[in-house]
Amino acid sequence: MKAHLAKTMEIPEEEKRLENQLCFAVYSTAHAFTRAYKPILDKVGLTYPQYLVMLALWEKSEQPVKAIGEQLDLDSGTLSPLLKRLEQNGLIKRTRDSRDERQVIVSLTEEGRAMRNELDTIMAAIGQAAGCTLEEMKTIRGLLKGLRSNLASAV
Amino acid sequence: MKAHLAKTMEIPEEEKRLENQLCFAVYSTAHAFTRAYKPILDKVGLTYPQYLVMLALWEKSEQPVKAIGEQLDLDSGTLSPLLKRLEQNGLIKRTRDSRDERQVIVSLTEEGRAMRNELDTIMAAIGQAAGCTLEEMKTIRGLLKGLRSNLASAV
DNA sequence: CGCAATTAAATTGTACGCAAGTGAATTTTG
DNA sequence: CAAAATTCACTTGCGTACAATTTAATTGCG
Repeated sequence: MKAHLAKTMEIPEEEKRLENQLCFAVYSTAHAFTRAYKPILDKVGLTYPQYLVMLALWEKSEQPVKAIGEQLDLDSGTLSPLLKRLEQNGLIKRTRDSRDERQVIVSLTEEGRAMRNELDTIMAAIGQAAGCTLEEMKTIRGLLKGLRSNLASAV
Repeated sequence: MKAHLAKTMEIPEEEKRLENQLCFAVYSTAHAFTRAYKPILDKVGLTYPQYLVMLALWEKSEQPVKAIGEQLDLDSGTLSPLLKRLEQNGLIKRTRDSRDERQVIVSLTEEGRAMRNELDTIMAAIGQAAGCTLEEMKTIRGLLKGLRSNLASAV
């Protein structure tokens, strides 16, 4: 009922402005995060998406490409070249699963595992940059998770 | 004082998980938005970043590249090729400013102006997909704006 | 069992993002 | 006023994103 009303209701001009779009708030904040991470991650030689892959691997050090893709919501078209770069940099290795030769198992090298020692420093730095309380973080995270799941199920 | 404490405090393992990162919530929601927009924007032949540029131009139909960049927080390295594509598609035109030949003024063509008629449909569709109330939208938008400004000033 | 459908990863092509560098125009400064 | 510094847009090169296709392996079904 409410949805139907909303659908046929006039959208106020003010809501149509770029700055007032929720999508743009998310889009531009994502870029702001990437830029804030850049100087921090440069020191360890990672890009931001590569850092996300490392986070996944630090949780579980051996995973097929598909599992990583599901956690990051990225397909092999994005991950294949990214993982190739991580491998060239000596942080991971890739081996075909002998049980199922279609799958490639990604695993941490010693160097990749060791890099986790930098995690506290990275998180502290980005926490400073974000400059909001743990409570605020949790609030935003929760709201975004709901939003993301709505958007995903709509497609 | 509180900041100092936070800096030296142990970070709980749970907070180090990919799924619990605020940055990842923002990152993955941004992708979810792009995917939700895709089928809608395909119908009018725009990509999502191109749509953002059109939003800026529907507010003010003649702007230098730099002004667009400031609103979207994008540099000319990103905008130049994007604007070239919008021009090829007949939605905008580009002319050197005669007062300052360094500047390129971007302006809407009739076709570009006319496309604004689709805006209500687009916004209604994405509103449905986001599936949250206007109140929720405003809340998230506000929180993200604060976060974005923190991140930007930290760099 | 045997072939069709499915699955996993990689590849190709297009479009961002962004750093770094180029070249032309304008401002600032000595 | 002229040289130096700055500004603006463009270009180049690298790294994502993602659709669509390809190849190889596995599963399912008749």
